[in-house]
Amino acid sequence: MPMPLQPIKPKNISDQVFDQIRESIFRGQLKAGEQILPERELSQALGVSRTTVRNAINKLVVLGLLEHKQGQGTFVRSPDTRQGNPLAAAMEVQDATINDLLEVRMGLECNAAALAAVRAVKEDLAFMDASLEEMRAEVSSGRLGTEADTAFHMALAYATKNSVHVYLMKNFYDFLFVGIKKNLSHLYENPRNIDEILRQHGTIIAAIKRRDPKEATEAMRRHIQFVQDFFRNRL
Amino acid sequence: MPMPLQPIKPKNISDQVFDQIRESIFRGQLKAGEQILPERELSQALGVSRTTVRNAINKLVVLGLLEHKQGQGTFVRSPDTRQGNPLAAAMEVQDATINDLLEVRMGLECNAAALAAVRAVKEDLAFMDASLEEMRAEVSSGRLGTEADTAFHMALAYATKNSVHVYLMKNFYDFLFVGIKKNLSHLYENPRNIDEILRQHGTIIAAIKRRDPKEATEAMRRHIQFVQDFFRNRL
DNA sequence: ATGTGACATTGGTATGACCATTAATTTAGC
DNA sequence: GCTAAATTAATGGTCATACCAATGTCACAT
Repeated sequence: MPMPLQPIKPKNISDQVFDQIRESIFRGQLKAGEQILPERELSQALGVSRTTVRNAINKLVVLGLLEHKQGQGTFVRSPDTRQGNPLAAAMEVQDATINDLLEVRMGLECNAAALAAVRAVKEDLAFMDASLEEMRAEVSSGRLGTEADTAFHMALAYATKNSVHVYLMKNFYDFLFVGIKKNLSHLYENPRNIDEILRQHGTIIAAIKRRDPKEATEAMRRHIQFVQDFFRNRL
Repeated sequence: MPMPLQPIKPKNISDQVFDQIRESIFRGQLKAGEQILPERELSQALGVSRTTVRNAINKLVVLGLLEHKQGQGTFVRSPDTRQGNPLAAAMEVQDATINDLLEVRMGLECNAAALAAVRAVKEDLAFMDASLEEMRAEVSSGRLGTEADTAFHMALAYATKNSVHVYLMKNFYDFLFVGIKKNLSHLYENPRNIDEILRQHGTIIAAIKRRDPKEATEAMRRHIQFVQDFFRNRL
């Protein structure tokens, strides 16, 4: 009789550290340009050797998420200086347009909003609220709110509690958002657009807090539709 | 007079090792599938520490040129497996369930169905019809219809005319049907399930032919819901 | 023949030390 | 006082060694 053996997930320690740091970046806890903890402190804080931490960091450096500066520290690369994402490369070949990306996001994120409305715990909601607040702050201080923007959408992804969805969003983060960024600046040129987007994010969060999947989906649909319309009128 | 100083970039030792190995690969001295020297031997041969060699190798692994296999060695990845599935890699380790996959498909494919209803040309419709017919044939000949099944969903993807969606689905199905084919066989065990699925595929195609995005979406939703319910009742 | 288990090989992790580079701080020189 | 050189502290880069973990091999017992 086949004893129902439990799996155990092996996974390298390095990769676990890798995931954790990457997640901090995606969640916006580590902002672009910011310096991360020194390797020695990180290793102590995580309870692993410096060797392991270095492996994880090196991986992130190769992927273009971090940047090493000997004698200074390790820093989070700002998205616009990122290059050489293997996925992004694959995209170029296929002449993907912004609208293509938005269409896919329409499917992925509307669905995600519904899932989040059912499963989000208060921690997830806190992350979403924080991203919203941060975006307001960034905007009122004159900067663009693109990073807080992505932080919001990533927070939503985590709230789905669906590892496949999170995985997808993590890996497509770069060209789902960054690819848009340069064009996004046009969207942010008009203060009215920013206000509208902030309002839309708020509406989505509200629906999720009310545990209303249908309205959450619809709010997300309107949000993405708004962005789509903007680009459509521009071209 | 500003002497045109020559750069001389001492460069990291790791990077020097990195360059050397990479060059060997490009020159063909290290052929695809071949095993490279063990780290310990390499470090001795190059006169550097194993740490440094590991850094270089890790970089090449991240870039997809090499592949680590603990207990065996490090191997040169063949070019055709190189740009391979970003999804499948980290998926194995993750605790992704079938339901996670289906939830994401719910978002992606319902959306795709709507797009296809608007954009599918008669060629796309022909492909879908063909997959349906092929699946019928396979089933009635006793074999499983998994390949024709994927063919249907991929035909739908192509019909969206969205290169991003196609790219996602390609990788998605690569992974999907490697990992859970055996579970799928349970679904196909019962002839009634097969008939139902054939019927559902037909309904989706019909809605697309009628250029009815709303009904196409709904038909797809019911289809995936059906599969979800099946697995839910099974566990 | 078969399969069980010790063994050798190889990548993964842990320590601890020291080197190299950079920025901040202090000190020497004028 | 001010500038420039020297010192120092912080941080990433490298080294050496030991041991852990996974994998395949092969002799040995059954």
